[in-house]
Amino acid sequence: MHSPHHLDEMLPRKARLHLLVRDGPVPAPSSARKVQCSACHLRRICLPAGLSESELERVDDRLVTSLRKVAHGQTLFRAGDRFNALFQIWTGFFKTVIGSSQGREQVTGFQMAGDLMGVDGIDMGLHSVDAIALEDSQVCVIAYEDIEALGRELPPMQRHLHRIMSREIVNDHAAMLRLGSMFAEERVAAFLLSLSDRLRTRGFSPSSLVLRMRREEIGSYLGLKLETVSRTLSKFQANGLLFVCQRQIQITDPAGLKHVLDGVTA
Amino acid sequence: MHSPHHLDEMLPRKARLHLLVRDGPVPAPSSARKVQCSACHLRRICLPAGLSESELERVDDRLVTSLRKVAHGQTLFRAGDRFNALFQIWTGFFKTVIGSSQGREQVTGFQMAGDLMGVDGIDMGLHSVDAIALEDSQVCVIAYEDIEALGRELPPMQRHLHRIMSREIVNDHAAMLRLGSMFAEERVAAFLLSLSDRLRTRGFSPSSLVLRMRREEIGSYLGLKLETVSRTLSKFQANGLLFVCQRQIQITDPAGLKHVLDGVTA
DNA sequence: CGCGAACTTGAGGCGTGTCAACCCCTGTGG
DNA sequence: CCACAGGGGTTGACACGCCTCAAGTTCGCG
Repeated sequence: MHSPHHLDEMLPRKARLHLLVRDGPVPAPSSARKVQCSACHLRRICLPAGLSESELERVDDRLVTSLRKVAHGQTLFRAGDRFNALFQIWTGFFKTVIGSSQGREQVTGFQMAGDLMGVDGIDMGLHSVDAIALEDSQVCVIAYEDIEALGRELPPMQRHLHRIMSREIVNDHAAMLRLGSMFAEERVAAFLLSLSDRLRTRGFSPSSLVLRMRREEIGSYLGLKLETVSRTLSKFQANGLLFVCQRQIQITDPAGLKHVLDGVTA
Repeated sequence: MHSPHHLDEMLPRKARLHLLVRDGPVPAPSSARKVQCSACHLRRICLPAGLSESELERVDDRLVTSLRKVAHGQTLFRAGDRFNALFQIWTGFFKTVIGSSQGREQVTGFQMAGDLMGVDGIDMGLHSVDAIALEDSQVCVIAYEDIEALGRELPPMQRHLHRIMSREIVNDHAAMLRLGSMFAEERVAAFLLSLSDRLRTRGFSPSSLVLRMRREEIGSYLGLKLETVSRTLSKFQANGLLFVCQRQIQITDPAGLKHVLDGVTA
């Protein structure tokens, strides 16, 4: 039924921990005391295209004031915390969670390098979700006032922030479609394809994914129980769509995964 | 079990069609050829607080270029349409729908007077949802370039737009919590309370609501089938929480409705 | 080496979907 | 003025997808 090629790639696991590590040397913003967005490997994601030299200088001067490390399992901010800065992920991986006070939890999203976190706090001046690091991470701290001011001075920056927030809204609508109108298999397929897409955008392999989150967190995000997520992944493997080895997933038949979604997307 | 007071208010139905109509005369922006945001009854919702006289003039001069009527059942824009303007509802009621191409539909939100629509299109330059009028409506058309320019000139306007988009993100997260972590009764209760809240914010009665959407549309928004929505409303009525009369709902026990949510919210 | 967390897999139960009948209200045309 | 058609809503019986509960496995870590 399924073709076992690439199966060798799945073992041994420890040897593949570097799968998602960048392949070139990384300019270290912390080394120079002042953060240099213009030299950052993520500038194509974090900054709008087509900024002039002088504009880039202004960004370097005023945008990122500091770098903050967040250890695996620690929170960057909690629901209810006072809002005054946005956070752009430099390295690492986060989840955002709502309603964690005591009852049920709902994961509202997973964020990776280049993603912006914290815009949920702009409206009320208070954060509305917990942001929790799923691995040791580093984030660029951007004072909200600074990005406001920069947006007024540089129209491309203004447009860029609008686009980021717009994209988050569109993503949330896609999440609502998953949660409201799809079967378990469709939700998991959509989740994997979305993750694969985001990895490709960042220059990583779209077929080799290392999940940074547990089954329970995937389930919360998709409105399923962890057992259902596990069963669904097993079924996909049985159908030859992918190989599962703990948190590493090798997509062998992306077209087949998309086919699971037929009838929903269009 | 339930107390039948206010039952008389439910009949006859035709006599109550004016329930949600404003109680004062409405300044008509279309009468003066130029739209006057500064005189609009919705200015406390559409505009940031604390604008000076001269700033208000600038808003009047440059923000709203035209008014557009959308008949009941017609679309304001469709997914895939080119984006170039935002729409602020002046009168009426809309739903936004994703994935309507042919398969399943997911309602992503309901919008009423004062709500801004169309920000989903900023990112890709294309709208990602259909916006459909649930009753005869009128919307203020705001060219995106104009609101960008105004944001650069007037920091409160810039902040205002950011807050609106942030609020939409927070709302979407609440929707994800409903869809991913709640039982049918909890979803319906949360929906009614949210609607009640938005009506109060606009100065309407929070206990007398006239639903502008069908059961099927409520169900889509909540990830339920119309029969489940209907059954749940009937059960709430049997439990004395509210009275249902077609699309009119009288909330008689808001605390009881909130109690349905206990264990989820906190 | 042994413990615990994360994951997998199976069996059975429950909440919601499915299907269908019926009612109400509205609009239309004879 | 009434007959009729059609859309929206309600309610019931049954089916099914996912949840619940539980046992067993693998992996990581002290």
